[in-house]
Amino acid sequence: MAQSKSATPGRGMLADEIADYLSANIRSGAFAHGTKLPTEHSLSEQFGVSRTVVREAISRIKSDGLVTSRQGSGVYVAHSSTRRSFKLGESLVDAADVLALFELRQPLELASARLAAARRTEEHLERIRQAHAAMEDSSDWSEEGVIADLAFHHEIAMATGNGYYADFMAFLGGALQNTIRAARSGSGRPEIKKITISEHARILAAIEQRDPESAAMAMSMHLQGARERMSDKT
Amino acid sequence: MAQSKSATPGRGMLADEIADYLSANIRSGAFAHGTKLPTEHSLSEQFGVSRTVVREAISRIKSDGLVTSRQGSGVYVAHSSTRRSFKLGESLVDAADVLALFELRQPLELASARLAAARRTEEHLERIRQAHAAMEDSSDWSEEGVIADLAFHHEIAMATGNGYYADFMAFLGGALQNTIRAARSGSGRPEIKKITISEHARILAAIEQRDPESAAMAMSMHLQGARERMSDKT
DNA sequence: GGTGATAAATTTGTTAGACAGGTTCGATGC
DNA sequence: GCATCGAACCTGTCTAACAAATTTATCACC
Repeated sequence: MAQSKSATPGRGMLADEIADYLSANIRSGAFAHGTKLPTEHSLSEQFGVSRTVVREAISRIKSDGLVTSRQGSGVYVAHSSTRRSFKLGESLVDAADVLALFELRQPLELASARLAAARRTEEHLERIRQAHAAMEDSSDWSEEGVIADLAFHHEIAMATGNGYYADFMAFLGGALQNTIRAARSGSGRPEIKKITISEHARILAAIEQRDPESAAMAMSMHLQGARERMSDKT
Repeated sequence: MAQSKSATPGRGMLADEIADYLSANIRSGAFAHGTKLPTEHSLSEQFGVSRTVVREAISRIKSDGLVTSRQGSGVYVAHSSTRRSFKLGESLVDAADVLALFELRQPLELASARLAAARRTEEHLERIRQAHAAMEDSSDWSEEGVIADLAFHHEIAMATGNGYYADFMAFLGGALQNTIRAARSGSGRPEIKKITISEHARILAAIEQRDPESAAMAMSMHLQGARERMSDKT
């Protein structure tokens, strides 16, 4: 970034790059917890940027819990137990990356279905039904269909009554949204929609019947089917 | 924050508060995706702060993927699929909160053990063994013991060969660290260390034997035991 | 009235300087 | 050695200016 006095290509923002640099060094252990970062002034000299840019970068990693600052003293690397942010890269890199994220999501989707079957209220159930109906009604399988599909999963996570499931599953769904969309836009086969909807219907039925194990099983089969259908594309 | 020209009590930093305000409004849907935030200038007037503080706040939510900015145009609320950050609160609020996070962690720990048993290398196994030995050697059950315990779980997640497991499980472990420490400092019973270590040994043995189902079962029993031991304290 | 080019206004990105508030360190006195 | 004070240092905030990019308004021409 010392090469240019304005926004550089790539990530674009100087503050972005400095935050990434600092974050990567902290996460890699290059700065042990408790150690003091270089001062804003020396960082601005090191990177050849203004103090404002350094402050914006530090503000970012501060909000992630990676560092704490003490006015008059300095900025210190925080202990890993204070980290409050789990971050994904800007986009999923390749097919292996997608599968790895699916692999993380899978046990959570099963548990989500299980808990939803155990705990859902009539209200939760109505919302799951509506999400299911929206999926049936979706005219564009790659756009509305993807959103409706993720909404179905999200309503199930909401029915767990555990806010962490609701939030984290929504987060994972968002991260996978474009991947799922791309996979579907390449698959013109109309029976895929039908299969997916019938798989969802099985999950919904198990949740209606308050049967956790059936819900988890139906979800497991759905995800396996979805993975296979997606693999057929790669 | 218009009440004071310096850092305010509570969260302390003006940029913190504005970032939280904006973030909360975006997450709640008050600003639909694609909509343009007020300009930096008008936000600085609205909150009675300098443009620098507003920029620091926006820099934060930008790095979370909540907004994107276009020079000369404005700052726009991003689509939820671009979010790249999953955040926890600064600390776990109460026992119910802790249980909810344990509930999220549980299926992941089981899957982690399963995958580790299936995929571990000799190197992974050696590191798991070392983490296990460190736990046996720990003289302070509430300090070193907690760190060694979490390290054991972390090495298992590393043995999945899936970076998302390694990262997210470390993140969850970090978030629970202080809670586990507090729970242990109140329990002076020496047999708890012994039980925990023997539960870990069962997990380790299953991973050694490349037996995914035994590993998951041993992990399940360990987590249930840990939850009960922790509930005895509350 | 419509279109295209240009200028002006607007907005984000960055730099620089100043001041406020808090911390650390060194010097001094007891 | 300990307590106090002042200076130096460092983060938090504010202000002003300029650079770069975008949007809007104006003008000339058809």
